[in-house]
Amino acid sequence: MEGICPHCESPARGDECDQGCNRHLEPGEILEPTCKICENKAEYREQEHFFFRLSSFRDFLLEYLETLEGTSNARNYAREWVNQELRDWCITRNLEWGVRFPGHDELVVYVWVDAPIGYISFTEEYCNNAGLDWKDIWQGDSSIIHFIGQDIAYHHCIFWPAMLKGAGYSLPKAVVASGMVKIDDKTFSKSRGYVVWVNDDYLDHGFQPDLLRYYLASYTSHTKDLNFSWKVFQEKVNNELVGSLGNFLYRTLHFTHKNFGEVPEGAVSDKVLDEIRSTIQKVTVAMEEYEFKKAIDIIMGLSAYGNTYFQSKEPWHLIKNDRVACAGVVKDCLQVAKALVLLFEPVIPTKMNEAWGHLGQKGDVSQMKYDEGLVELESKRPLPKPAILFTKIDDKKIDEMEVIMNKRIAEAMAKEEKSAPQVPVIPVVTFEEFNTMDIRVGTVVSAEAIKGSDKLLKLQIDIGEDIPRQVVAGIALTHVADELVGRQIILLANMKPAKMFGVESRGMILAADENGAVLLQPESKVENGTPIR
RNA sequence: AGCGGGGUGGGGUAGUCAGGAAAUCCCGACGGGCUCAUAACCCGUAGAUCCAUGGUUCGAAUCCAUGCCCCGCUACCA
Repeated sequence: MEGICPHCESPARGDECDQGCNRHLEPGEILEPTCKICENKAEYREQEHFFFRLSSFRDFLLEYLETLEGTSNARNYAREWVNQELRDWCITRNLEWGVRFPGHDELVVYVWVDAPIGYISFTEEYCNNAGLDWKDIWQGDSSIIHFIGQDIAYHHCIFWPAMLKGAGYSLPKAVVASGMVKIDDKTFSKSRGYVVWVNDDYLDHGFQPDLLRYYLASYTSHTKDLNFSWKVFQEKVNNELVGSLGNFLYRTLHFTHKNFGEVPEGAVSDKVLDEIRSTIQKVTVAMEEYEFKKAIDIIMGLSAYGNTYFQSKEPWHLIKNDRVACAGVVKDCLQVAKALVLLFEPVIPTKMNEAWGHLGQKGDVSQMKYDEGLVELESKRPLPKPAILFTKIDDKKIDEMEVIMNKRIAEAMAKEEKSAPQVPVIPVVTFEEFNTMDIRVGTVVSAEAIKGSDKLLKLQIDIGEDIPRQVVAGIALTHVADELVGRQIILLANMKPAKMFGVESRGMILAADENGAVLLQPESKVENGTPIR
């Protein structure tokens, strides 16, 4: 639907004045609404709909939001919504597709009614397979935590808790709302090609899932936008996962396997255990605050600690003349490695499960608690030959991925141009840009036809300079040379000089272009050279 | 326009709620070291008007006010 903005009279569409004042328009506010497709006028029709009595949940919501955990952006936003006005919520739509509204085949349920109920459905599905009871989660004492984009905060902080409350279900404990995902700093958009498909663009190209998990979890705090670019992806993987974490795990395990073949004897030093303990504490706090980026930074700090420890203790020297001291260093490093594997398991589970095996450990890491990182590795436990966990992504691979993306963007652009109505886009100019044009009033001193040309006249124009300007103008079809002499005109004086029919022209006369030229002139006579603004 | 979130070295990013000496970390640049490890790792150097202006304070990236810019939402797009 298109129409006119009631605030600034610019063309507006739908519910937003997108070309003018940018204001949001309520239904009915837009003037002269017409259908964009058939161009008929929009009209009001009467229909039966169903509403959820949201207004009666006001007190409940205000109280509930005070206790809701998660990010403050979601909570603050929802609180203001409820504070301002809580209207009853229309929960039916006249659409072909959707979940039919009971007893009314012509209506479907609004998607934000049935979509979150899907959370319950898939919990039930999961529980059925896992031998659990979904009611323990949705009707019992549980911790329900929603991870959402900030664009749907009000659905999850207002509508959904009200529905659950009304139905007597358990309420979400926390809502963690993150910024938007961007691709190459552009708004994520399937139609514009700014999209990375997990199957087609990632898994099918041989990228391992843990790498993307790491990128998403470690990029930034929840409240900021998360940008994805292949270049940054490569940098993060190569520097952080390969260079720091992977390298520490591998150099430690490889060195141990080569020189000892098993977990060496001796106790882990207190200093190292303290470092691990303090890391676990800090990570636990960060995780409880849902601050994944912070948690990962702390874990990576332990990895850096491990690398520095290995470097400064120089076990490759010790092995030659002090095997016992070397064993101590190795044991310390192995313990750090164990802690790293446990701490990183939630973020990069596949790789950490592999590493768990490299440490000679049995069982499922995901079932272990963080504190297992303080349990010293059992001496004499044989260690298998370790394998490299993460490999570098080379430039060529990244170039390939960028080509794929750029191609998709170009195709989307071409498609857009084809389908979009051909409205010429007139760029906006700044005052400074306008000021670059030297437009002045001048008087025609002389005018004559140019030999061999039907359209051109050669004019001499006085714009207050010592010598009149020579200008060639394409106005011969509408103007007789002699009648122009003495008339005032408007001249763009700093037009780039050009030659037409061998005659130099140093300016352009301004005219309205209506089936020929209609010359502009001042309202009243002014001095030659007067600038136009 | 209203409401919410954000603006920190060349790029990215932490710190802001609970003000405190020289502002974190990663990349990039420069110099050095090491050789167990995937040209990796370690040490060091340079680089920041912490969006702007004003205020509070012994002290402000941090608190307050105003302004500018970016993002999200505004109940019938999901």
